[in-house]
Amino acid sequence: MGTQHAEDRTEELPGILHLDMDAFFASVEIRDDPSLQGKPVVVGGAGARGVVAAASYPARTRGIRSAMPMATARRLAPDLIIVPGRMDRYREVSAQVMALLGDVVAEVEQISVDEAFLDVRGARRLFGPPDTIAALLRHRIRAELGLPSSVGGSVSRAVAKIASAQAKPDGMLIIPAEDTAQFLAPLPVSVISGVGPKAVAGLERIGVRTISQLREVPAATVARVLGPRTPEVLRLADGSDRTGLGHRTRDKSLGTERTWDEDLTDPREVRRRITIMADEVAHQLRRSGFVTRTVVLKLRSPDGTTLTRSSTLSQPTASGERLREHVVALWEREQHRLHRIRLAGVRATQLEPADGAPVQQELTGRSAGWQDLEAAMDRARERFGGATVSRGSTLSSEPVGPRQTPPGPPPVPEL
DNA sequence: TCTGGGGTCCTAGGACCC
DNA sequence: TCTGGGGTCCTAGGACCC
Repeated sequence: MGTQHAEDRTEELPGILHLDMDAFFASVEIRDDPSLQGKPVVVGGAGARGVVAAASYPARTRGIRSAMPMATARRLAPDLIIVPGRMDRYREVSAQVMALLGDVVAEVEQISVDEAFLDVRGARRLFGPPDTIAALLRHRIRAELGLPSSVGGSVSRAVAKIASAQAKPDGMLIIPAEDTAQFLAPLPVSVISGVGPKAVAGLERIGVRTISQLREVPAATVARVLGPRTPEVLRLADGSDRTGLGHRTRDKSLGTERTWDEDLTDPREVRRRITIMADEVAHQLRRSGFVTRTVVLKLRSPDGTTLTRSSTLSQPTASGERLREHVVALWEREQHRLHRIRLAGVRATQLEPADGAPVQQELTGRSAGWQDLEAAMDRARERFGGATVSRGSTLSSEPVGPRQTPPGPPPVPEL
């Protein structure tokens, strides 16, 4: 039947697209300040321990890459323009990009702030074949948002992602089903998402550098390096992968961390900083409508040794006071292990929607006090920005403890 | 001037329950 | 007195992604 054959061909359309914004953070800064156009611009931390978060293409031609230490980038380009990141701004523009994609294609899966997968197989009658749709999306993003993007297309999401990387900058590359294996053959295994530095080194040890070489090695040998991911990676390598869009899972954790130009050596100062971070995380929780069950403290010493300690609460919470108590307790338990702190972080995991969570008794007894205080802090933060508001005790470098707890029952009864 | 900050997922051991 | 296996939760660490 003719119809049947047409449908078979439709299924082999390279209709999984991966759209990736080019040098996203840097491109947004350049669009917002056209005087930066054509210059080596990076977004990232300017401090001694800063790294590059995004590099404009003029910066890239000088050898500058993301994740590179800023000191190295400066050496490569003495005229480098360093712009501090504005995550709120990027999230705002990201939402505009995703809204535009959703306007054209029903099936969109956002996977990070600057990229998304699209399944355009069902949009053929309306908009034409995948390459036409890819061109339309890129054109609209350029015309309406003033930003460059690249698109890869394939019968599989993994290959589409590889294709978009090959298409950069400001290009597109659609791989027909029958060309997939040939397209992948010469590429280094590092193009595969999930194959990072450790896996690359392990594969090198068994004589594998390219995807075609990966195909020649017995699966059992590959498995000794890649473990349980092996079947998935081998399907990708031989071009037989057909994985399409996944479903968007809800947020699982949220947190903040900071590296200081100079190590912290005073335990009271560390305590003060993690107290501030606990409040920031609590604010993020409240703003995004989550409560947390487990709070994680992360500490890194100058030699890179990283330690994480977690504490699970008896009740989910979005209270800075709760988070702070747990995080400070973890710090006091572990502080003897680390005498110099390069990085500290606070993360909330095991998130639950605030509505569905068991309700904490908030308006009785002493707990009403900090609830009111934190609500007021939230309002002030919304008005004046995050940096201006913090607890009184966090503003000085005086020790915060012991906490001013009146005699009698504990501040918040555990229910 | 050598390495950030936001995350996800996986593994593995021990506790605990049935 | 000796004994198992499965399931789940908690904790810690690590690889990886953008």
